[in-house]
Amino acid sequence: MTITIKDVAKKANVSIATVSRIVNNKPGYSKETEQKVLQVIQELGYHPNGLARGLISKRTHTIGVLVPDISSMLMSEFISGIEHVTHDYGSSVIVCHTESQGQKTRQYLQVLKEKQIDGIVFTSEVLKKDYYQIIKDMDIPMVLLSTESFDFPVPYVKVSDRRAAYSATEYLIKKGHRKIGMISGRRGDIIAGQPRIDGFMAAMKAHELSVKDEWIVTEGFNFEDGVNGFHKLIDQFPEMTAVFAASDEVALGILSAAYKMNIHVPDQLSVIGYDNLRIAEMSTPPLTTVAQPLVEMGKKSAELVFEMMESNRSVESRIFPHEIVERQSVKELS
Amino acid sequence: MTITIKDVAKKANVSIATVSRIVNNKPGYSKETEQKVLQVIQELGYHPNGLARGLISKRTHTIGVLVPDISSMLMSEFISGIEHVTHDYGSSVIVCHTESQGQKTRQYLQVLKEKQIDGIVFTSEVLKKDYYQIIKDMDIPMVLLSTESFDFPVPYVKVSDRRAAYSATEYLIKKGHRKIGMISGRRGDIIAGQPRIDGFMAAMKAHELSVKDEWIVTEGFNFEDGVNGFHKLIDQFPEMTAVFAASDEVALGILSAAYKMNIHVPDQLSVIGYDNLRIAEMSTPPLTTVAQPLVEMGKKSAELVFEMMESNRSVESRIFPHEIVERQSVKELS
DNA sequence: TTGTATGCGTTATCAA
DNA sequence: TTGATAACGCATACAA
Repeated sequence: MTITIKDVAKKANVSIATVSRIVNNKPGYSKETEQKVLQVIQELGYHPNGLARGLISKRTHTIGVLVPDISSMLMSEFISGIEHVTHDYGSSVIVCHTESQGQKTRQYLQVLKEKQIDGIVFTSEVLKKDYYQIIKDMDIPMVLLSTESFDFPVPYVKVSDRRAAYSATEYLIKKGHRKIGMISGRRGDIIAGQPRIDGFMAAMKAHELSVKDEWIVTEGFNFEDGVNGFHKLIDQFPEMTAVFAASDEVALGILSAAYKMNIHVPDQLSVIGYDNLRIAEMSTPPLTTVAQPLVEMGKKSAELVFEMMESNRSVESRIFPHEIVERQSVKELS
Repeated sequence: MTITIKDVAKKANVSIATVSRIVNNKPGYSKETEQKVLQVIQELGYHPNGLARGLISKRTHTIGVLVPDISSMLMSEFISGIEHVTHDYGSSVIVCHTESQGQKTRQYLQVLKEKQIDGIVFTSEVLKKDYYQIIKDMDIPMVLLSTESFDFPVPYVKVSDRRAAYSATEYLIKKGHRKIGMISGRRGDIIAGQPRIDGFMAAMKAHELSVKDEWIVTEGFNFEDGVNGFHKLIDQFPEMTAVFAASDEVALGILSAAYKMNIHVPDQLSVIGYDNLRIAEMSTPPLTTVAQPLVEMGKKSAELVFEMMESNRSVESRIFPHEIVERQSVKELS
């Protein structure tokens, strides 16, 4: 027997309207009745039913987060930021792991729609037309995190992958490296693949270094990709002195493979990562990497959602600054 | 303008009752009307409102998961399993990070109650009396994951921490080690602290090895605890040849600290971890560890919740088997 | 300051 | 096979 507003009203000898006002701090009651009602609420342990509330108010105090099932470590930092501010706003988040599958994404989108969520943050993946359409039809604020759309007017929060990659590469160059390899995401990936390759190429070119095709190997972003990629790379580009890994996981894969091949990092090979995940400081040697302010970005994405909700207007995108975090996987060449 | 069941009914020239029946596959309509209604639903892009549904059906198809903010890597594996089966059951999960604070936990519990969730999995923390009371009052199924209650009759899913620790220690002993240190959680922690210490002690004793107080250092479960703990341990127990770390993160901390001190693992020091997180295979050297089937445990915990929901009865607790995963951080002593 | 009554979008109970 | 209509638990416009 769940206890409702009626029970409170009856026991306090007032109408449900009055109880409602008190619960919601709407004006229209005396100090005495407030006392009494609050008292009864306490006694009965009454808690309003969010469903009934949401049905009327059109607000469920819930936002949805869509994440592809890549790099749970990356995602958990984003989500941590999102949850933090969402909680501060008195809302909850429902996280949906799409496994990068269109079918599952659409399915989740429908679920979120039925749950009448108030807003959505869409993470790390290309916003396809039908995704966009579905969300647009839901008529709720949406923001992109660690991705952007060139086709639709949706605000986003990210770093500049191109410039971050440029910085990482330039860092290596300034440390005296000339023969630099890269293990990157696929060129077809216009979010985290091609832009980082572009940044790498641009930095090399800016310093009048030419890069051959064999210097770049395109795999995915996880650990295994790092070890596989390194095997390929070292094979076709044995004289390299440094590698730029497109993710920290990949960098760890390189570290691991190099260790097994008795290649000492950083003495014989320097490696720089990308992301600055928690594991970057846990590796041996600790990983030098270009940091994205992951938690901050997560926070901002949620803040923008709430800002849009409250203002009913769109909002500016944000490009966060990146920075090089120096640890011990890169050595200066003399 | 959100479109409702009424719109469908009107356009299809039937009553909302009929539409409802068709949407829910309840008997009571002809093939023709079904065709027509389905057609209209398609055209209008109608999706039922979950709030209204839940209000009447008492089912929101949402379950809550409470996790303390320790070891996001551990949690993300648990959650991954939970989400998987929850999705299979056509439900969603709301994850609440309690930061191990009673206040926040209670607060989240109220939120979940207002959202009328169908069930709850409570993770990795002691189920305090008031938590239990709140959840009990919600009258929904609950299961404990990676924790258990000695005070309340709540089904749980976990491994035997004591026996797993016993196995890890015994593994070290069988590899020829006699002087074995341990970095553990606090003794006050009756879930993951004391039991693992007990297992360690028991294994030593069973092999007629006595352990001195200085052989055990009690810290937390994360990376920093590992490095700090190792410094203490090596200081007060320099002749040790192996360490049992109460978590993989701690083990990585040890690896890291040892590397900096030029202590070679496993040649000069063997280390075994606990959990078998993804990072266990990413470290250098790859970490030998006692594995908990984390994802499976997460799955099972959710399955039990749904089983309880459907059967309206309680359910048996499950102790999952653990196993030693041999990698390269332990060396056999000759 | 307070209460009555209506509606939010469904499902379920009846009667037709 | 169908359709009215009463709930579900609450917020709110309007009356008092």
